[in-house]
Amino acid sequence: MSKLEEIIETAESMIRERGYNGFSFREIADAVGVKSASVHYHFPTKGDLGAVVARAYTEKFLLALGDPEAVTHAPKKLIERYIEACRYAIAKQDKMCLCGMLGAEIAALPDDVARETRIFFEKNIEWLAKVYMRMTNVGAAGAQRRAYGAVATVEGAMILARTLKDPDAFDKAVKQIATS
Amino acid sequence: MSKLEEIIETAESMIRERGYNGFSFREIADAVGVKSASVHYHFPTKGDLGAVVARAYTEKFLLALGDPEAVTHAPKKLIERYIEACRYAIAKQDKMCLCGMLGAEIAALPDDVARETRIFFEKNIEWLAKVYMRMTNVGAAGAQRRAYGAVATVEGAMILARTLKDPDAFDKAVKQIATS
DNA sequence: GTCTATAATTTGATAGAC
DNA sequence: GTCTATCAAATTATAGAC
Repeated sequence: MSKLEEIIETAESMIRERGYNGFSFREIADAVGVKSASVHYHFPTKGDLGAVVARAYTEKFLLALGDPEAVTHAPKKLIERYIEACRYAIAKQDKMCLCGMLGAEIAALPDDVARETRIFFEKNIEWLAKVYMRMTNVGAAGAQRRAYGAVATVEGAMILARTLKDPDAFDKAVKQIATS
Repeated sequence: MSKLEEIIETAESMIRERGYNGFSFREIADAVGVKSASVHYHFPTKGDLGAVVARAYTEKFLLALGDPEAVTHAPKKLIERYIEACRYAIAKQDKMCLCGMLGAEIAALPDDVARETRIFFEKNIEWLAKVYMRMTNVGAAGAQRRAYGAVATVEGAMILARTLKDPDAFDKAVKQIATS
């Protein structure tokens, strides 16, 4: 893996652990085994790094979700897949969703990082709404409300699980969206 | 209002806006009209300030919720009251729940601040579980799951609304817990 | 692409006068 | 209880050598 890739991966990990204002270029550099000036070579400003990390995370996340309208997968299975992606982040990594963390800090972020964070949630809601459209008879507005509810519950459930130091809290919190 | 009270109030506002790592003693001092050394007189360390702010917020929040078992209030009304408290924070103040913000940053917090944050959620869940016990026939475990779900959804809904710059996103996200 | 060196600013925190 | 003055450390960022 190139130093560039290592920097992006390390930055993602640190933001998910302690937030955008909770890491520094020096920490990234130390973890990767370079000097902070080398990190600045790849990313002139902290905002540049944050924006690239957020965009890469969004792409990776959506790719893992797959096509919300794939006829080969039952909608209920897709919702479970969505939840499972976040359960893994909490139970195995004990880390927040990158954009859940950035979303909480949204008012403290450079514009380009905030923009990428917003795109993540827009695409998540779009994906979930398409799935809910296939499994409910509540219409487009109802499917969208469910999508908003699912994203919110999952992000909040991650906060709960980490704060209470209890991965089971995540499962309890998402139980409703998993079974409805 | 005393300078001490102003410091606590300003700190709460700044944490809810930009997070624990998003404010400094100097900013607090400037906003209140004193010097940073005076803030340190009241709160030797940043953690001391954060812990007091979190504890005061929890007390204030629970006081506003009232008795979850008061026979004079229908359980459904109490859930609405819970949601309304957070809707106000988002729609009128455009700020996160203090402990939702701190919960996201939990791994970056001093121990005493993290402890107060945890207590907030424990008490929220306890309050909600008592209310759900009155309105459902799902038993204690079911009521607790609903409590976890409600807290998570509300906190996540605040992140969504701020990130999307759309207060209506909050209402869409909490629709399910408001009507179930 | 990575390094050394450094600038300019901010941060959390303390000492001591009033 | 608030002030001035100050500290040591950390932060984002840049210049220029290799």
